[in-house]
Amino acid sequence: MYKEKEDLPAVPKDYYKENRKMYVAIDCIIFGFDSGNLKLLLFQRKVAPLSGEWSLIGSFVNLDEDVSAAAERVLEETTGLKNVFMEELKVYGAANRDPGYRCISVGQYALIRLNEYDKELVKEHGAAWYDVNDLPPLVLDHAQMVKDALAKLKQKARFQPLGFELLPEKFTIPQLQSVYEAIFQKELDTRNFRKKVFSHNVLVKLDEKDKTSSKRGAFLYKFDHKRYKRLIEKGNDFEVF
Amino acid sequence: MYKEKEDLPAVPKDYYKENRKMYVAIDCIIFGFDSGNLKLLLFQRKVAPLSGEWSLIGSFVNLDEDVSAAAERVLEETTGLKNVFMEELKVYGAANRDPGYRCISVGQYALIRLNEYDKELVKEHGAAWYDVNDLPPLVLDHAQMVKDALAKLKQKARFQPLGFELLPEKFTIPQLQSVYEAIFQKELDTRNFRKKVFSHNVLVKLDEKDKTSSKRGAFLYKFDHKRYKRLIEKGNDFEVF
DNA sequence: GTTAATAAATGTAAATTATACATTAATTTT
DNA sequence: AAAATTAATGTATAATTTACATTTATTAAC
Repeated sequence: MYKEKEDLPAVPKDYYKENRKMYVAIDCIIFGFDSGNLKLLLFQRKVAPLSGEWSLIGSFVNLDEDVSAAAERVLEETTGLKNVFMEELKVYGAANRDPGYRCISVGQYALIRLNEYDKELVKEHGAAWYDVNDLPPLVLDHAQMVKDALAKLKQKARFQPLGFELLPEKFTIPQLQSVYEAIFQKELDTRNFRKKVFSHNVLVKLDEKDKTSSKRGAFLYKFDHKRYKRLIEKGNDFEVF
Repeated sequence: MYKEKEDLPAVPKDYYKENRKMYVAIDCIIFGFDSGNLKLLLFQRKVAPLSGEWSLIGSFVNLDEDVSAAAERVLEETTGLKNVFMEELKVYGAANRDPGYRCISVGQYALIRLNEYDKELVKEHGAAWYDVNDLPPLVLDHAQMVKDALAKLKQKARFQPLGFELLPEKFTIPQLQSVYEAIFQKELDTRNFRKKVFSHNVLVKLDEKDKTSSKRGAFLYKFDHKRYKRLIEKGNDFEVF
């Protein structure tokens, strides 16, 4: 596309003059799920500015770094996790959102399995899990980010199998229902829920039971990613419940 | 939140050193609809770099400007239109997406009514409408942006009344169906389509007919925004067809 | 002014999907 | 052996979606 040297776009000299800079950051809205509730990973600042205040975990985007890579870096640094579900939420780009300097932030929300993250790392970073229904005050526009992320999760989870990202690889149907009840914020009918989730034929029943929450025990299942992929390639809607 | 001066976030000195800068731009994916087809407003560069190449219409975001305001500014500058449907698509943040300098771009897609925009302005800016199914090669990652915007439009139009944004305030049902056929890329059944759109009770039938496309003429309708708002406030799903 | 042409407007029956709802089964603890 | 506990299952009704063909209003042509 750029054949000649003069074809290279010139640095736009009119913009951001006199050493004034535009900063680009990412903030991670990291969700987990435990005992019936959605959890959020927050981080308590240990040093000024804003020492002691709770915040999402974020970072500036390096000049040689993809925006999505910055989010992945932060997620790995604080939880030890790679290759988890993470997606852009939206851009927080109000000129005055950060009173210190001009900084836009790209909100990125992630869904992780609470049985998989590195607890030591989280502790080292001064991070902690909070129930999404019982959050402390957050700095800047972070409370808005959380609110937006919850709304997006609720929306997207209807047609994409996001609930599974919040459970261990092996899970029971009652656990799965519980995740969706937390996401959609309403109770679901057991029989109709099972009918719906089985109807897509993407769950593999294992020969093991989980007995942690009942005497009888509930069978464990796995999500079959290949079968799911085939389904949507055929153009099928995947309405979770 | 910031009670003391030392509470103000420090400019992050470690980032973007030595006068290296991060640029933030927006690019507008502006859709229109005419004679059965979705159209896209493109702009042909008149000067180097990239003279003669087709591009989306964009701009850098000013340091004192909201990201969304930059998009609204560009839209108004090129079409004369304010207060049209415009929404963030996604961030294009690959480190190497622009070979000249580090620049992330926020894609913003807009839906406009082709009977309302300022034709002189568009001409002045060297912009022109293209059928989305017959686009010229575009600079940088702009073709990807268009692809993403079309996919998002297809998705969102299922549950949000976006089709109406592409038609004049007064429109006929055959026109409306034609918009949705263009967005969803498939033919719809006339009787079922009418049943569905009338079922929500958000169309107001007028006493006028549009006779441009048939001898008999088709009745004109208006979209009733208030009734629509009341509907969704009651928590109703609004599946268009 | 009758006829032909054209797109607009309309209804119904069958199939599918969603909803509401209560009992039995497996296992452990006492 | 009985009690307690959660897991697992089916069916009938309502609502929605789908497939499909004819009539209506108007203008243009003869």
